[in-house]
Amino acid sequence: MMMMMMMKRRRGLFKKAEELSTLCDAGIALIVFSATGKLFEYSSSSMQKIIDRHRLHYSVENNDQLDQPSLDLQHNDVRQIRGEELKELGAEEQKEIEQLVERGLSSVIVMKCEKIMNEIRPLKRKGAQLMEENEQLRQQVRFPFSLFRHIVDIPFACLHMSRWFGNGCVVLG
Amino acid sequence: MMMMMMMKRRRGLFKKAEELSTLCDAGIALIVFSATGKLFEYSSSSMQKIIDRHRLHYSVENNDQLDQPSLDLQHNDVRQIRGEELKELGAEEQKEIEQLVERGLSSVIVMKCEKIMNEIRPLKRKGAQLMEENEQLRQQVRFPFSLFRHIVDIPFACLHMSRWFGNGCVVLG
DNA sequence: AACTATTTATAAGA
DNA sequence: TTCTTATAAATAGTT
Repeated sequence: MMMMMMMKRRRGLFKKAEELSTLCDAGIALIVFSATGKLFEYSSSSMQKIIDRHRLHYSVENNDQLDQPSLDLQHNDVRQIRGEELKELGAEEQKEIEQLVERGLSSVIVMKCEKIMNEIRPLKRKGAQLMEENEQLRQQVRFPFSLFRHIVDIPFACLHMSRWFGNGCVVLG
Repeated sequence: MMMMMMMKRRRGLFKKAEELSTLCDAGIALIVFSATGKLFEYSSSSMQKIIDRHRLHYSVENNDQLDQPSLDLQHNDVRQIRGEELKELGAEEQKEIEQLVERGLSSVIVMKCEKIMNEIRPLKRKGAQLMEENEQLRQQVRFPFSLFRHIVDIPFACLHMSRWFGNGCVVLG
């Protein structure tokens, strides 16, 4: 009974998907796992193409932290796009971009812009922060006492201390 | 006209998908790209989960290795940012895209990605450099003598010096 | 699978 | 756009 209903509705859904794809020239991917784990799928072109295209839309990451390897992942992402997308998705992407460019913005490129902004802004912020911190540390290091850090000759060091702080400190051989 | 029909049918399709998922406890992923490249999607749980499950299905069949786990992307964040940033970048981006389109569409995405990487990589390198430098400076500051930098009581300071370096240095009242 | 009573979807028009 | 409405399609229940 349940089986029957599932089947009818599933067939209906797939039919609707196909109709939409045909009538409206839409790119469609439909994946259905039944409650029993059986897989049914439909895609207007190739499933992988559509999934890749979908992923392309969302290949945006948050990179608030500098020391996470997210950028490397992205680089791999880029390589993957270059390898696969251009050969297989090429025509479809091309078509999409053509159409979107006509209208104004390519959402694909738009996504890439977001990616740029999302990555570069925190990187720059972090960089500025680090440089400031760095300068402060340098000033601390430049402070006279910090000169002692390499001095092994203690009497020499104390001699210098006495120079800076008066005669409260003297050297004994 | 076409727009209207597309919208109605799309809504119908998504509704049917949702119904099937609810009524039959099915796992469903539905991705629709309109002819103009706009993305619509529905998934009963998480899109990525279902796509992963779909891939798993074929990986198991083909006895393939399960390579890289797919990225967990934050769609909502993307959508939120989208409105803000791109209206500013839009015109410039568009111009650039148009130029790229003239040269050959197939490389638009790759070029875009390469550009991103070219901008981000040096920023990240610089950041790493700064962090390393920073850490070295910190260590210099942490070096025992640096403790003296706030010490006004010179005898006390010299007492400590004698502790660290033996009795070569003593305190005179 | 095929039939049928209902519900639902949807295209066209207001 | 949104709201009707007539028609077509989907589907649950049944055989």
